[in-house]
Amino acid sequence: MPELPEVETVANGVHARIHGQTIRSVWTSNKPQTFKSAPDEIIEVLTGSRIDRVHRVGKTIVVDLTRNKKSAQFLVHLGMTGRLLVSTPDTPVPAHTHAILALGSGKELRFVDARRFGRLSVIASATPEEKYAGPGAEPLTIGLEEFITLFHNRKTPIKAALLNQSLLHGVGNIYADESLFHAGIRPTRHAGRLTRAELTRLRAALIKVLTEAIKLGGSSVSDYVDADGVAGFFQLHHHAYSRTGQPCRICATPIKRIVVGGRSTHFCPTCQK
DNA sequence: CTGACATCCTGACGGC
DNA sequence: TGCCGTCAGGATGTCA
Repeated sequence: MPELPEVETVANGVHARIHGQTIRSVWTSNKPQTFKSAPDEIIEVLTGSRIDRVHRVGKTIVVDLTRNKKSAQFLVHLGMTGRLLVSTPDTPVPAHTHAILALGSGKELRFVDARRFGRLSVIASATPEEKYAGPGAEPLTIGLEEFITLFHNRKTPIKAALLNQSLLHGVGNIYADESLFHAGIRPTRHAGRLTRAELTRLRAALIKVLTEAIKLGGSSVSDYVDADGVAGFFQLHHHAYSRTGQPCRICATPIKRIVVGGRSTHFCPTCQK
């Protein structure tokens, strides 16, 4: 399941392969829920545009475009199972392909998404004010004071607050569990009751975990792969996520699984207070 | 406004 | 072997 490190890995990989190219033509599937903008508008905005840069904002892949000398953006959210692949036209089109962009180089950019939680949209006129900024703050660059303020007076469990994209965007279930483990904080603690020292540890742990995961190409849980279809390796470094019943890597206490905010949540009952 | 919870969707997996 | 039920989860919508 793609979160910030996986989305960043995909965006960087796709950027390296297709930036500078022009989109010759676009095909879309007939599954309406995949398209947050109307398919006709997506086709209109993309066709003939030049791809300047592919990057990440939160969990969204942002493709910066130049169209008739004006800026536009193509937004790709991978959901759970979405993939953005650079392929040659003779590569068989996988099942559940929802968009194909034919590029000037002869290659294709394909969006494939079995479970259809992913979303595609465009910003037709991306003036500096209208450029996609995401719903929340960037976990990798947020300052300590702003981070602490985010959780002030929140009654929700800290795990649920970390998953709330309008506070911090980019953190999902894996990195919420991992950062809480490294900060030694129970996922069920009320966000607003965490001490300044705990929030300081949490921010540091979050940045450390995300940075390390980006270095290793993300976590391959379920079926995540990068732009080349290659898996990441960070799952080998997980301390809590998906380790139910296995011994804590620090104290050997079995990792416990509970449900918080409707999401499976993993923690060490000894290390996390 | 805030928080809790159901919903979407399909593939993987376990049990019988 | 094969069928069926259950589970996973990000964002969104609904409801209290």
